[in-house]
Amino acid sequence: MAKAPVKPITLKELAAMLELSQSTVSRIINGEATAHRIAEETQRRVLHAAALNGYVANTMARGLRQKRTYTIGVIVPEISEGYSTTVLSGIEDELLKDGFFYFVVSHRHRPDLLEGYPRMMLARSVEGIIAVDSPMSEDMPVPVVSISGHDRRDGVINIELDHDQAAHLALSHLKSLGHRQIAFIKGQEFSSDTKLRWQAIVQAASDLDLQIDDHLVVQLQSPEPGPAPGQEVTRLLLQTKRPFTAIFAFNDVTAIGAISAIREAGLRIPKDVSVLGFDDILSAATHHPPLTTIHQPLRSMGQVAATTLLSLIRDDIPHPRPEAITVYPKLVVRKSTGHLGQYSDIAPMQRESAAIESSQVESLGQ
Amino acid sequence: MAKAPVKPITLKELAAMLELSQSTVSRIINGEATAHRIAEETQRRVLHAAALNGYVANTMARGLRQKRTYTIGVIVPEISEGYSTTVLSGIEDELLKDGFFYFVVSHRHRPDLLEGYPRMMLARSVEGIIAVDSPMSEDMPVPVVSISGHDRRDGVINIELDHDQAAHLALSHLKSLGHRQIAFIKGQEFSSDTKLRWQAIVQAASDLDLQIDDHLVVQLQSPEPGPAPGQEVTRLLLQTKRPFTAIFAFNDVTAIGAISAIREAGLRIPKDVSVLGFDDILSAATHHPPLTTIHQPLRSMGQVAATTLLSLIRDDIPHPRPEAITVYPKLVVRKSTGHLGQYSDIAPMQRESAAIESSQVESLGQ
DNA sequence: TGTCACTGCGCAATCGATTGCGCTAGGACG
DNA sequence: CGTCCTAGCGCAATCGATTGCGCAGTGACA
Repeated sequence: MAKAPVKPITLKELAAMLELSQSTVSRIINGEATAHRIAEETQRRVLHAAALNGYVANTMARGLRQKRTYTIGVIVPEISEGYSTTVLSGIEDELLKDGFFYFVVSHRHRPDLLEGYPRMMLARSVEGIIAVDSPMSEDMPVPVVSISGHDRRDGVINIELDHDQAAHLALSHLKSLGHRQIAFIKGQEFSSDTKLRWQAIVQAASDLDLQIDDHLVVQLQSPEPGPAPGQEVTRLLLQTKRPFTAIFAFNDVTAIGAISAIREAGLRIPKDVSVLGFDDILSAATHHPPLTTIHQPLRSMGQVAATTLLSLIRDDIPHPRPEAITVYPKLVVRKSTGHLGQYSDIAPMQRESAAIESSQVESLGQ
Repeated sequence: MAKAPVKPITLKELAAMLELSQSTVSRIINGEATAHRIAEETQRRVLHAAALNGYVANTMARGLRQKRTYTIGVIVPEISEGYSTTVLSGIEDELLKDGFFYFVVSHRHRPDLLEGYPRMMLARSVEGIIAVDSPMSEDMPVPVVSISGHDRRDGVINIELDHDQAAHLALSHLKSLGHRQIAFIKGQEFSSDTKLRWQAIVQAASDLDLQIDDHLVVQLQSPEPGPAPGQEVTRLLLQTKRPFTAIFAFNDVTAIGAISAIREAGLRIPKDVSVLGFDDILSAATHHPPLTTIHQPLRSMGQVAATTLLSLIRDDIPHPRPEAITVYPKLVVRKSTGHLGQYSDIAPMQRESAAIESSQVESLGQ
């Protein structure tokens, strides 16, 4: 026997049965009673009746009037495993704590959606937007926090990783293992980190006296998510027969693809080729071999983004506002990188470094 | 030179610039033009201007009038795990096509949240709820579709996998490879598939003349996501020294944990022990070795859930309504299962001492 | 010229809550 | 007795879109 879904009572009805005006009832319900000098006794009556009738304000009517919805929009490239979802879980944490809900949309790099979704979210009166690795085409009428976005734009605060440090950690690690011929897989053109990261790598290489061989630099092409694009470009790289002893991938998923391609070619990880990933997604630790990678604090980036956005919405952040909030990477040494082995086609000056890889794998709770 | 913030244009404004009334514009936009005899020419003008100005109706205002929100709620256990996110992406696909948005909340198995979130969603006037692997405590005043939920309840439609077929596929596969001593890892108590799946396994084993050795059946305990719980119980299993040649894990993540534990013990996959997963999450294919698994069409389960819910909302589904919609599994053979080797049946015994060797435990830091 | 049938579109109420003002009655005060 | 203050509330506009009616103009026809 299904319970009859009760038609919610409206403010007007409630006011009528109390023989009060809607304004008064509304004020009491919203805790603005004292500011309006409503008698204690009246407040009690109203609150009691409201509870008794299970009165809950209609969210849309309220939202329409106040232009507040306690809702924000999150736009991501893909909802799949890895990057976005870890960030999402960080966002959720903070948002729900403050009674905010969020919409998620994924644009899959389609320009029409990149344009349309923000509009649709605005039509739903979101109070702010978090863009994860997604460019925002125009200025928005609400606060925007961008994760791994690098546009300097008014009203937008970027959450970004210290790419210089990341590049330094990565290349020092490879250098200390004796690697000199290092291949690089750059991110797709559309990925907002691609350019900055590459610049950081070039700089770090120069600082560390490492040469970058242009023939060993490839770029992800296919827009599809997953390891396939990484596998694809690594195959091409191997076909050039240009020797390399290590490869620094744009992210872990790409690294996984690269590992597949390298294995296809009959080479071993890390004996013949060391592979270094980026991000430290969950499966990086459980992959075989476990991926050495540059840990990006994705979850806390989501948390920071959320708290920052909430502050912006509350207008809690004094001007001038920061353009960016920097978070820091960590090197997580696992098993996909190793000392330069003797099987490499070219083993230049095999350094018997005493620096045995003794680093503990840090247990980095995401 | 900042472009003017894209403050959404309102119907009134649009009507003003067209020198038409709001009613007329509204009717044209909503495709009720012909029913109201609006001149073709006028329609063109309006539509053009609307597109040009990126007009999108304010959802709150429309919802208030029509008493609709075009919003549904999705409740999942965790957000950063292969299962839910794949389902989510399927849900998103269908929902956005129909102009619906969705809220996501994750309860992390906390009873208070399991109770509270649905309420909060209802307060926000969601028009329906999709529960992913999450029990719904009470009758809801809106349609509910439950993925991998198995409560028979009025107003709830379940999307469920054919577990009998899944169990059959799995056990036939293992049997055909020669396995007879098969270990099983059951899901956590709170997982809604656990019970049904196990019943199906028992039945299939019986049909296939396979014995289930109770000593080889373990159950996931720890509620945390990720492979750790699987690794944990597999270690315990190995410590019992009861020989087994194959292990059927509750899901892929668990299988990955199991593989780690098995490797710790010095055993090889699939040479010494075959491992069979479940779900076919993305990383199943890229794991090393690639996981043989029972593919669950997670994405399309999400899609089906969404379209079904939309139909329910539109009241498109005639009574009596189905209690469940069944989807079907597939066996995906990769590299983690293999023929029974000749040493296999005694293998787990041989290396008993190796299990103590904890030097590799670190590889599972996370 | 009056009537009628269309064509093409507008008026204004409505959804439910919020909110800037303002109003009234009663008592204090001089 | 007139003025002022204060406590306690109510009026009515507003948010943006939808929708039941209704109305003006035009040409045809008798």
